[in-house]
Amino acid sequence: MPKIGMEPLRRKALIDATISAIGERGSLDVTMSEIAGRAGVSSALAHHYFGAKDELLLATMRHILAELTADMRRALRSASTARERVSAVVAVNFSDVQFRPETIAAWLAFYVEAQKSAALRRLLKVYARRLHSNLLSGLTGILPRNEADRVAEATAALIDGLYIRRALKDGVPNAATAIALIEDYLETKLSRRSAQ
Amino acid sequence: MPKIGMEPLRRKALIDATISAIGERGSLDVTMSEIAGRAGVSSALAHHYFGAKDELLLATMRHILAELTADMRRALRSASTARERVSAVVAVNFSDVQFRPETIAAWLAFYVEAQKSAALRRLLKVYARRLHSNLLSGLTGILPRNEADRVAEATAALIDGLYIRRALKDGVPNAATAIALIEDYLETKLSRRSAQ
DNA sequence: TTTTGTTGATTGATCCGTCAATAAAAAATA
DNA sequence: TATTTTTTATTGACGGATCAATCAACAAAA
Repeated sequence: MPKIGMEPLRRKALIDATISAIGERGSLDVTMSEIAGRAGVSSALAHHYFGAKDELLLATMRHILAELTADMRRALRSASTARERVSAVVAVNFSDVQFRPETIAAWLAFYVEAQKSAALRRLLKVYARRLHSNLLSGLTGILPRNEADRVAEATAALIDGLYIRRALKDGVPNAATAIALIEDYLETKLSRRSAQ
Repeated sequence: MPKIGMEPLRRKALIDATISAIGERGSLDVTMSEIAGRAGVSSALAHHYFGAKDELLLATMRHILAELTADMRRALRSASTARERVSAVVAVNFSDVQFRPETIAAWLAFYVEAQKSAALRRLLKVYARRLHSNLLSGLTGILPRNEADRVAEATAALIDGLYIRRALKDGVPNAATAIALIEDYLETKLSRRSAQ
């Protein structure tokens, strides 16, 4: 019984279903039928709206990225000092919305898939660059440029590393501990400089 | 034309072929025929020696892990002080043998697969624990126990994070830079404590 | 003649993507 | 207003491709 204006609702439902399916299976090896089933529609409809599976996956990654970007913008707006900006960027990556098992699993899976898909790789590179420049925007106010660059690189690596370890359910158990770890690193790096 | 004693040679060749195939494709989505072809045999032979595909993949991960463990032992043997032991553990992870594109891709792919395969997950957890205790064996000589634990956790996260970023071919470009980044972190962490 | 090495051919399952068909809403036309 | 037509929503069924795993068969060494 077709009601008009279904398209945006179905697209959203299918993308949500994709994330939860990936999260449960822990990889992109989910079938279109599985995803469609979770969204309460047939696989034919998923193809109708997204064309190929690749595009559904791409749209899903775009959605995750867009949410992260929005959260990041919000967090940066409410940070007044350079130091606060750095902490805000870190905190967003471990917020309740971002640091969920499904989202983490999706990130990891997409990282792997990016090695095959050029489109996905481009998306992830854009995110990486944005993360770096966001971190830098805070750090350059405190450290000399080339050292700020290093610290930004290390912080980004720490974030990714803590995501991976969380996916393995080994090592750092929760977001608070993860944040504390990175903040500890930043504190030693920044307080040291400011003390000299 | 069968010659005796082929089994160990074929096993080795198949495992090597698996690593190079995974490295090239960037994921575990490689067919048995592809792997067998690279090893110069038929896919039927691969099944003959390894049974199922899962077991070939598992054997491959075991092989990578065994090599890393051997390298680690060697490096630790030639380190005399606690501080040197820490650096040795870090260095091994970025040695020419370990920090190759194929090996990195394989690691990443296996991390993802571990979410599906319990056997693989067990393997990776063993590795994670060993890495942690190796780092700790050096750090406990310098830092109080609970802080040593934290630093070990952060170092492990940095290693994983730098692997991921290398896989994306973005960020840190080479092993030397990666090592410098981690050593810089360790130096600030350790020199600070020893100065107090 | 038994063991070891090896493969081509085949089977069975999975899964993506397409298509024809159906149904209801909306728009156009009479 | 009544009708036809078009657009939007939706699915079951199916074709075709891929691939893991098996098996029968063959060859050479022991």
